[in-house]
Formats: sequence, C-alpha cells, structure tokens
Amino acid sequence: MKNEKCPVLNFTEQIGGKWKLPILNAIRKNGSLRFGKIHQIVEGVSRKVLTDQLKGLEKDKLIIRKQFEEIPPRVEYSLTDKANGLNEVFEAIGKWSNTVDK
Amino acid sequence: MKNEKCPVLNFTEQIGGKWKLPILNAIRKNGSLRFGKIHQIVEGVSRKVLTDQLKGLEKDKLIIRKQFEEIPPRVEYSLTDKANGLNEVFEAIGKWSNTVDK
DNA sequence: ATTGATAGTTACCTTTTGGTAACTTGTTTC
DNA sequence: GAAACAAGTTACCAAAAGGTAACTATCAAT
Repeated sequence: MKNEKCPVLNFTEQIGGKWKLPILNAIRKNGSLRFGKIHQIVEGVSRKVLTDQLKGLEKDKLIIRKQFEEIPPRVEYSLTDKANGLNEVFEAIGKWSNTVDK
Repeated sequence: MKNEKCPVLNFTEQIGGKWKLPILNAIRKNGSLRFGKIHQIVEGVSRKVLTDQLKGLEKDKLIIRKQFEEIPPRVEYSLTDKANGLNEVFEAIGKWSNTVDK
C-alpha cells in the first residue's frame, strides 16, 4: 500500500541525514561490505553513529545485515532490492556533480 | 575547476538537511515562488529555519533571490541553472518513491 | 596470561539544527 | 490613529545529531 505523501519527503525521511547516502553508496559500489570496511570508506563517521545509521537503514529495509557466527565476529551488509532501486538516483547525482563546479 | 571529492558528498554537502530538497522541489514545480508561498507548501518549516535554508541555497548558487522594492515587501525565489540540473535527480527520486511501498 | 582481532555498546558531552514569540519596516486601509 | 500586510530579524530555548573514550565478548596466537 502506498501513501500519498510527497515523494521527496518519502525519500528524505528514509535516506536523509549526513551519512545514509554515503553509506548506501559505499555498499552499492562493493556489493557487500563488512562493518569495519564501511567505517574506513565513509570517512569521518564514528562507530557509534555508523551503527545507528545502519540500524536505521535496516529498519527501513534498505540493507541486509548478515551475521556470521565466527570469532572474531564478522558481519556483512548488502543492499536490498528496494535500495538497488536507488541506482538511478545515484547515477543522476553523479552526473550532476560532474557537470557542476564544486 | 572540479575537485576530486566523492559526488555523493558534493551533493549532500549542498543539499543535505531536512528541508533543502523539499524547498528546491517546491520552487522547481512552480517556476518561482514568494517566501510566504514556500512557507505554506513546505509544511512544518518555521520562518526562521526557512530563511536560513534559503540563504544557504543562495550561497551555493542553487536559487536566485529577487527582491521587489514594494510595500508590502515582495521577494521571489527561483532556481539557477545549476539547480535545474537536478531535475534528473528529482525524477529518479519520484520513480523510486512510486515503485517502493512506503 | 596477555595481546589482538571484530563488531559493537554505554555513558557522557558538544555541536548543530530547529522552534517560539516578539519585534521591525513602510505604506495602505479602516 | 490603529491595524494589516510581507518578509524577514532577534533573543532565547529545546531537541536532534554526532562525537569520544572506555568497555564487552570470544577465540586464537604468542
């Protein structure tokens, strides 16, 4: 069931904030990523905030968290189909950034 | 001159935050808008925050502020070419929001 | 027995963002 | 002479977001 809310609000409510778009982009470019690797790639984010954002993305069904029962722990994050639907958005952002002077 | 920063960061630094994307979308859909009209359309934003965001968008050359020397005052905001370049992004967001259940 | 590895959690603090309510400005309307 | 209008500004406060540093768990290697 779809609500009638503005599509832009629907987007910003799920993917707003400073880190979610960069996090999704990092995972998307790598297929799947471990926590530590995301922490390296998305520069400047603290581990606390990273876990918060990942939880939010998981709750909104944008990423899948797969935990391996190993020691030391291993967790891999990958995109859901829903998040893969954002590919066009990422591509449009990429185009825009390249045509605009920064 | 372009820097080598990640396109996604370039985007979020200019258009991040809760209100900027909805504000740009409102102006874009109407061609140009007065302050009070934006305040009506973008629901929930206070006048203080709206002026702050509009100033930020103007500084980043995403909108043009045209002030008419009239009483009572009239100010109209419109998009720059740079912001019009975001059309594809808005379209991609629209498509995504419609295919996804909310 | 200590160190190291990974993926967090927790308590606490700072910064950023956002909100409210009152005030301003100058002309026109009542 | 007071009220209304539009587009703010200002002072002040509250909430959200984000950061730091220390801690946890479990097993393997030294």
